[in-house]
Amino acid sequence: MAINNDIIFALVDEVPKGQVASYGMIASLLPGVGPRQVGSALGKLGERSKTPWHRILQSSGAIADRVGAERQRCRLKREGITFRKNAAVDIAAHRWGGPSPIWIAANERDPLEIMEIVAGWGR
DNA sequence: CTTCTGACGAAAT
DNA sequence: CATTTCGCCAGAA
Repeated sequence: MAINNDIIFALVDEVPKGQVASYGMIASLLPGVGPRQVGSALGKLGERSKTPWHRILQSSGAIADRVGAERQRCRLKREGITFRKNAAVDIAAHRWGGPSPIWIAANERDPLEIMEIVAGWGR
C-alpha cells in the first residue's frame, strides 16, 4: 500500500475522545512518514472533518502555534483534557494507548512491533 | 517535470 | 529553560 495522507488520517481516527497523541507518536507507527508530514496532512483537513485532528499535539504537549490554535484548545477542554499552567497539555495524563487490533490487522502490521513502539512512548 | 509549501522533533549549543 | 540546525515527503500549482 502506498504511503499517503489517507494512511495518516486513518491512524488519527484511532485516537479516542479524551486521549491525545503527538505528531511524532503518529509518525512512529508509520514507516516512511515523519512528524512534519503528519502535521502537514492534518492541516489539509477542514474544521468539520470527522478526523480528530485536535487530539494531535506537539511532543511537548504544546498546541501548534497557528491560526485556529484557540479553537483546538476549546475542543480539548470539552473532552476533559487538562492543561498545565504553561498552557500545554499534560500528555502523560492523557496519552493515547495505541491503535486498535482492528487497525493493526487491517494494515497488516505485526502486533509485537506495534507494542514495542507504543511502549516507547512512555519512556 | 520542477518548485513551493507546510499542525514537527531530537540534539546541540 | 530558549534558540538553532537539519532531516523528510505528499500534494498542489
